[in-house]
Amino acid sequence: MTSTEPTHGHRHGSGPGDPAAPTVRPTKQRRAVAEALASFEDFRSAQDIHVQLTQRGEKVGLATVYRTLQLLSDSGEVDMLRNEDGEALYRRCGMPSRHHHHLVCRQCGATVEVEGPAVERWTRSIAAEHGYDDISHTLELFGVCPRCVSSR
Amino acid sequence: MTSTEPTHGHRHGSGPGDPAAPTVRPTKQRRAVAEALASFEDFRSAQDIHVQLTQRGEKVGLATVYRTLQLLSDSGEVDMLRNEDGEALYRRCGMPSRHHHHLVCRQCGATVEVEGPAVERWTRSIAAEHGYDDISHTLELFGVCPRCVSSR
DNA sequence: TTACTTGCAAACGGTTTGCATCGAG
DNA sequence: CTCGATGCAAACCGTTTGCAAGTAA
Repeated sequence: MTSTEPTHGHRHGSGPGDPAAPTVRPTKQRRAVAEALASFEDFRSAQDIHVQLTQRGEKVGLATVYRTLQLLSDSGEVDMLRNEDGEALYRRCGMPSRHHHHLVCRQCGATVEVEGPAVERWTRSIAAEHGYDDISHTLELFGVCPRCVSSR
Repeated sequence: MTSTEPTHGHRHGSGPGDPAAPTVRPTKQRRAVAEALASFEDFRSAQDIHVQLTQRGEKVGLATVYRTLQLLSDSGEVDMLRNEDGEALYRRCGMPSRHHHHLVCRQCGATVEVEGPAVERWTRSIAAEHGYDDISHTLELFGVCPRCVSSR
């Protein structure tokens, strides 16, 4: 799978039964990134998170933030999507084990996780109809949330 | 609209009745880019197109290719989508006037344009349900096309 | 001590821009 | 003649990487 939707990779850091898996160490900076992530309700860029961390007084290198986000994203603990400019945005995942999509506010980023069984079915049938195999898909909704609508 | 789906902008270059619209000139290089685009069946990056142009002996600057693609994309004559790495990919649009999505082969790029009225409806209802306004969405399907499936 | 981690700065790769020159109308 | 278009090189910007120093286990 060439991953074209928010990350739900579901590999785990390292099962004890995993032969050649590097040990993932819970360091101070990884905890810091996770906390910063937890403090946000919406999708943020790696750089945003780095700024947040810096303001809190946590000294974490930007590269480490990138590396950690990648890690969390791969493990399915955070969702990643790309905005229209192609930048990666991250957000703690509300339903890590379930396939889902997002309804994101264009103005403030407020996000709702949504599921659409019908869409998933449609996806599969379209693919089958054209003989395509091994299907994955991107699906994100963008709009203006109630709060932002009322304040304009 | 913050555009989150293949471009269907439908502005026109410049209506004669348009007051402050710059004249869009049909130059040699713009024609060249359009032709290169026409020669492809699938989504290609700006750089790919530039290479193609160069190989054909057309001397067009990379910047011009980018500028032209942006132009064509804005006018709805070409579709643009981003691959998982966030790079922009372009393809001549088969149904410029209709809202649609794509089923793209991960291996060879072969693309089918598809419509999904049900999905569009679902999108709107989900948005309404959560009070979101002014909705747009991204939806692309990726898989392996019949030809590539059989040759592996 | 042995890996894995981090920070920093340099490298990257796609895309955009400033500016002098070119060319379509 | 004018104003948009082009080419080139430099600037941008998000992201990745090499490497020496730091730190869990």
